[in-house]
Amino acid sequence: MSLLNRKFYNRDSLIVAKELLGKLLVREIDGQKISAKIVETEAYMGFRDKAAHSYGGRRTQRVEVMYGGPGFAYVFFVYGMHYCFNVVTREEENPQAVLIRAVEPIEGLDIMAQNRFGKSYSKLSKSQMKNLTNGPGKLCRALSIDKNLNGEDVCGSKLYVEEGENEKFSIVSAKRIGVDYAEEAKDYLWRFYIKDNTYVSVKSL
DNA sequence: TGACGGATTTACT
DNA sequence: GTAAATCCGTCAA
Repeated sequence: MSLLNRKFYNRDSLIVAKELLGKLLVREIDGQKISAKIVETEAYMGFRDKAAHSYGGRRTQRVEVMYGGPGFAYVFFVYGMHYCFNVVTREEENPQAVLIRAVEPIEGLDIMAQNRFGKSYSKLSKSQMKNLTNGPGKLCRALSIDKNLNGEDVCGSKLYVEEGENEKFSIVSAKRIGVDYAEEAKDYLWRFYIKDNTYVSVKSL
C-alpha cells in the first residue's frame, strides 16, 4: 500500500481533512503494527481561524511545529490528562493542521485494547470495543501517541498514513467540537466524518 | 513564579 | 443528563 507523501499535506486543511477520511493511520512500535481507518477529522486553518492555536499568527514553543512545514505530527496536551494528534498542513510559515478525532481499529486490536483498558481485545465489553478509539484523546491512548511524537515525521516509519481501500462513503460536514470560545469560528462546518460509521465521536450537526 | 483555562474522558446521578 | 479529574502551556508580573 502506498504511503501518503509530503505533497499530499501541503494543501489547505479543509481539503486534507476531507481526503484523510477512509485512509489508514499506521503506528509502529517495536516492530509491532497498529492500524486504524480515519473516520473523523477537523480542519484548523491557522491565521484566520479563532479556534486554532495559531490564530492571528500566535507563535509559541507549543505551536512551533505548525510553522515548520507539512506532514509532521502536532501533538498537544489538554485538560491535564489527554493528548490530541494533528497532522500539519501547508507550507512553512503557514500554520494549519488537521486534528484526527476518531479512527476505526483495523490491525493490532490487542495492543490497542491493552493500552486503553489493560486487557486483550476478546475480553472487552461491547461498549469498551466501541469506545476504543472514538475520540481524539482515546485514539492517542490506543496508539501510544504522546508528546514524544510531537514533531515526528508523518512521512516516516513510526507514524504514517497509507492509502485506504478506496471504498465509497458519504462525507458529513459538521460544526467542530469543544471550540465554543471561538466566536464566529465555532459555527464553521470544518469537521468531517464518514456517514454512519460507528466510531465517529459525535454525530449530529 | 504563579494563576488560569483547556481542540477531553469518565464516572457518576 | 452533569461534574470531577488533573496538569501542561500560556501569559502577566
